[in-house]
Amino acid sequence: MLDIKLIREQADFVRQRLATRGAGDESHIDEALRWDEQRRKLLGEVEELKASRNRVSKEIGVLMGKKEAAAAEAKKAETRDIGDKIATLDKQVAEAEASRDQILMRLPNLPHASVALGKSAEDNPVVRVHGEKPAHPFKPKDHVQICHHLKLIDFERGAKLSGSGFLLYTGWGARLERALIQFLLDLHIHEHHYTEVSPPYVINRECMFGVGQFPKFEDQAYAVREGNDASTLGKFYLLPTAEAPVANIHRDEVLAESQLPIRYVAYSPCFRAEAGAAGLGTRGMIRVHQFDKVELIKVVKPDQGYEELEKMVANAETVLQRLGLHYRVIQLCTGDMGFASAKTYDIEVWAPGQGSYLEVSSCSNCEDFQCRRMNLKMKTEDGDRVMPHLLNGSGTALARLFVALVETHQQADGSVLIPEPLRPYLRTDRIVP
RNA sequence: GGAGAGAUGGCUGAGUGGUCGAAAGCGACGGUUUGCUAAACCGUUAUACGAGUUAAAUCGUAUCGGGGGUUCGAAUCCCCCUCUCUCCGCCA
Repeated sequence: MLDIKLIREQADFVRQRLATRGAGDESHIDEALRWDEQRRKLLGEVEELKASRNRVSKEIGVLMGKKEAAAAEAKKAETRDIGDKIATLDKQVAEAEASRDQILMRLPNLPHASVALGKSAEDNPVVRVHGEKPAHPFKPKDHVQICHHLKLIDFERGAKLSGSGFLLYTGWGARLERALIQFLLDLHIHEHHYTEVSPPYVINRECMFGVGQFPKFEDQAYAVREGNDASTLGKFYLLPTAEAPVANIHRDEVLAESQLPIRYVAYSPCFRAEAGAAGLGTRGMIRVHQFDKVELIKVVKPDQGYEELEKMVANAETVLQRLGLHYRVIQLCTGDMGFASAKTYDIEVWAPGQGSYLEVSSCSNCEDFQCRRMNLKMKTEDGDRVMPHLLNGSGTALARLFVALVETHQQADGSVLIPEPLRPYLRTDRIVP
């Protein structure tokens, strides 16, 4: 959520920054300001009334103490109808505030000044490229073929157990997935100094609001119901990313400056309804309803947000480097960034069988946008309360990493060579039919 | 699922209708004392919103788990919800 004070004081600046996203959000600023002004006007009125009521009530208390009942009754009559006026105004204040906040909740974050201007993914600048596309001395198969051949994933039975877009990992496939999770966690824990957390996978609405998933993207979530109790629908959701619970760990808290930076790493499956993407449009495991991910979250002092973002991207890149994969880092332009983000880097790994790059990580600094939504603050050494920066990044998503891995390291004989760092976890250097 | 207990400031804990935003203790911070440390003593010690100011000061309102109600007035009375704890049942 944007700071209403910033909007009040620098409306033009906010409008201009929002406009760079190209979604027309800046058009809602005036309405938000109108409700805000309305709220403050009514608030002034009602507070004045409350002050007078408090004054008289105190006088009544004094009179009662002096046993002057008649005088007290007279005072009571005097204030009796103030209560009704207060109730009416209170309601109007609440309505104005709700109207204002409803708009604010749907406004995306302001892009950071360093973000490239652009309309769509085509305008995203490539920041750097690591390695080169592997030159297979044969026509590389795509991961669906490889998975069939090596019996890594049973797509048909996965769909039978759940539905289209759900996977059944089998044999070496299941083991490879688990090995990757373990490898990623160990890397970030031991080499990058993140603290591991394992969050609930069923989370409440507040988490979804806090990170900005709700109210705008409510249709993308899997809602959970308790048994047959329809009234529980809307309380709990399957997490779309571990960012939702983990970023909310310190919701409604005031952190001491000395506690920062906080770095969390969490493995979790991620559930995405992908409503509107009928049939998901993609073959295999590139776009699915459930996938595994290792997520990185940081809470840092505001002046360290961008420095920490660069480090986070580097942490995610290390994953791909260790696994011997070719990738590129792109920066999302203003028109392509996510709702809560002020600056985002995507990491795209090369998948030879697809002949394209796949997004396996998205690292963002959301600045104080989410902190304001979830009321997360920090107390500086001087005793001031300020909003920290909240960062999230994939470190990395698993399904697509799996794709890139088997497609990159496939051999002419149909086997898949396992990169060195994974071998201890997998207890083999090669997956053969 | 059944029965019961509880939720007050950074912490412990008093407060059952009226100067209570809230005693006391602890902690923290500032000061006095001291060669230093400790102790002792004095003082300060919540947040949000709004008004105000260049910035402060200052003023107002709200906040005692959350929401609603009764009342001139609610931490205190009533209702609903959430969470925590104890016991029983069930269960990975």
